[in-house]
Amino acid sequence: MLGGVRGRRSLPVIGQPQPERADAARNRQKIIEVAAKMIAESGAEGLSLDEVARVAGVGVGTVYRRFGDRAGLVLALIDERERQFQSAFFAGPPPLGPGAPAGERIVAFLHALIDRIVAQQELFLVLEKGGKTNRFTGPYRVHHIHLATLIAQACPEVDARYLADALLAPVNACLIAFQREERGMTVEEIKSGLTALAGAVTG
Amino acid sequence: MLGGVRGRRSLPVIGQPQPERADAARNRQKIIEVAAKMIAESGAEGLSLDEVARVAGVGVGTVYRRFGDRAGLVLALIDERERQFQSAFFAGPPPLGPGAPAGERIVAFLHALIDRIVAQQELFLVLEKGGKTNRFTGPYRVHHIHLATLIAQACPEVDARYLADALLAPVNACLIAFQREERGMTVEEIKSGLTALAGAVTG
DNA sequence: AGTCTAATCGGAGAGTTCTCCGTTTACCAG
DNA sequence: CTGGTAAACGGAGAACTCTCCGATTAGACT
Repeated sequence: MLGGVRGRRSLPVIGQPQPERADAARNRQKIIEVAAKMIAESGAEGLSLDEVARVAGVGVGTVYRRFGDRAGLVLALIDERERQFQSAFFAGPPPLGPGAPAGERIVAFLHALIDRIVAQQELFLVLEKGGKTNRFTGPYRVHHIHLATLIAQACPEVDARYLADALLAPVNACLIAFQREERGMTVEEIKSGLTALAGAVTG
Repeated sequence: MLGGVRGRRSLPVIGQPQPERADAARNRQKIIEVAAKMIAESGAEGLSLDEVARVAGVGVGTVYRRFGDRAGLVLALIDERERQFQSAFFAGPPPLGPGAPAGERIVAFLHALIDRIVAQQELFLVLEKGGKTNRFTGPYRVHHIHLATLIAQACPEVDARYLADALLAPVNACLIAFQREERGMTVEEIKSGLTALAGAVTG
């Protein structure tokens, strides 16, 4: 089929994917709404994609084509709040946004991330156990780049890329849930432990 | 049923559970062998407990009663090597075992842990995605206590318990797989990054 | 050996996840 | 409006995980 016309008849613009078809967009929206409502009512743990599909009035296939799997759907839900969060640390007021010294921004960022995870713990738990959709997709990459940049500013001689991974690693829903539920730690204790670690790193 | 005789007729010794019944022990052994062989042949990813049961010649119920779920079975496989590992850092030669300064033991321990995870990556990946059996059970607790003890020795004024979690967090199969496969990092790079972090912590 | 009891067994079955592919639909060009 | 095409739909079905509970059996005691 070399040279054959592929896709729409109008010239395909490289790197700019076609807009979603109207029915597809409608269905995606509906699925997200239904999933959000079902989770709000009965938790993310036992969320059945089968049921989401039924309630949303689409076939199961549609849900899977759109989101890949449970984790993918959950990631889409998380993404909604993620955008606000990203604009807060890219362009919001200090110490989270630009304007404060890098060291303070690092701490503010990590604290905000912890709050975010605590607030949507169930969602993040599902994401982390995800099947094909792994947790290092999407938001993680952005967090990593942001944090690595700040670390490099605060402390140029270290391996900022690795340290960013290492500081993000303890900020995961699974560990935080364990620390709070089994170890009886409070969110404040977790934050202050992480602050100490960040302080040691940036020197 | 208060005061009624429960279990075997001989006095039950508190805290010392009855030995496993012979058939139960035989089945457990057989299941573990079969699972190990199947994983060696075709990877841990697509391991089906249904098939394990069939090949081992037991019912599915038996597998689940014994190991709880996929992650539980995998944990049992991991446990076999775990014992050697534990005796190495509890009683083996330095720097992993006792005799070296705490700071060096910490680094040796973390490196050994990384090697261990790299060697059994697939198994650990399954464990971390586990259903009910979570990864902070069993071995994790031992590692945590050991590391926290060393940290407290090296550096008494810090929150050793939290820092132990934080140093163990980047040593997980999921992250390491990502770093190696997607980021192209080598095991050596990961180790040296972690060494730097441990150094910063223990001052 | 015979009895008894609790632990163990095992497989049917309910509930999910995810795939495959024939059918339908949106939307562009003419 | 009509026709054509790629994308989207949807549900049957394959495969898996895990539960439940009546049947079976190991092992202690007599």
